[in-house]
Amino acid sequence: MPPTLLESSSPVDIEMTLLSGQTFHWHLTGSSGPETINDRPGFVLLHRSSALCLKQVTSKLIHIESFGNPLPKEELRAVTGLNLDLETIRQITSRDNRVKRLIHRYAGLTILRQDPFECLVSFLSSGMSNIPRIRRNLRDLRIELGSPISGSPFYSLPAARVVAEAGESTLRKLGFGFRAKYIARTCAHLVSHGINLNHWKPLPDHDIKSRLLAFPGVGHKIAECVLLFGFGRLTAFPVDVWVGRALQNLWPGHPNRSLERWRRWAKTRWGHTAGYVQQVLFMAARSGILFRRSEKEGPLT
DNA sequence: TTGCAGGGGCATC
DNA sequence: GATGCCCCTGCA
Repeated sequence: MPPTLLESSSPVDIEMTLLSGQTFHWHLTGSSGPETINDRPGFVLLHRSSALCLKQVTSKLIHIESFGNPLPKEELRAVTGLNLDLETIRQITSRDNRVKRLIHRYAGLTILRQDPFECLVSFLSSGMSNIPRIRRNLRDLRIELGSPISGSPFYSLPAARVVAEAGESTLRKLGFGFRAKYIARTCAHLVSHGINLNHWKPLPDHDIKSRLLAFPGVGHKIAECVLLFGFGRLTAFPVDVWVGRALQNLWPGHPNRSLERWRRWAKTRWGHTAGYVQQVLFMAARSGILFRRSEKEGPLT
């Protein structure tokens, strides 16, 4: 498929977005890879049976070369997060004074649209783990059970049936640890019930969420992640320990004591832009800019 | 070697 | 809802 240029209506930052922890299916293109443009590194984003080589040309222009299964332009725009009206989202979220400077700081961040099943498997792998390890686990899973993506050295993620047949022991050998059981059982559940998550797309948020919560290993945090990154519901607001720390830091002394309370509070406060705020808070917390040394590392005794 | 924390889930009350 | 327990790995 010939390379194509995609234009965003507002500035985006592909590198910031890919590294923001919403997807684990990316690779930095090495020295043997495509040339970089404007000294910006190139990235490969894996999506279903496609490998997308992304290069930032200008703040609003992305160069894409696809390998494997060609995607229609509109799907490419969604997968790369270029279809969101970021201008409006930033305008609305900036009305909140406490997050305004963070929205500004991470201008360029967008939300990618992932395949719901791939998203579910990804976040089932993420519990009590870290980004390098999650990426390694998923890469190993693709190589072990997935299919080669033609014209590229990459592999697609295996289908639920393949994962279910391989079973928990295979996933354990691949290093998924205690998450192996959850992934294997959830895939087996999908197969035995003949569930195709893509068919859920027309359903309302709460309906999708309650169905996700029925899967073994899926709690509120993972369900909200899949709603946000797999179904594109910006009403979703996954709260992990980092987002929890960010909220506690921005609203010191607030009576919300559990992550569960913060989640409900945030969904009410930010409504249809909650998911975007969440991603900004996550980045801010991870970067450390919200915390003084003493808060992040404990008292210096 | 041991202890513990790391982007959670689940059962129980 | 809040509290323990469970799962596994990497690292100090």
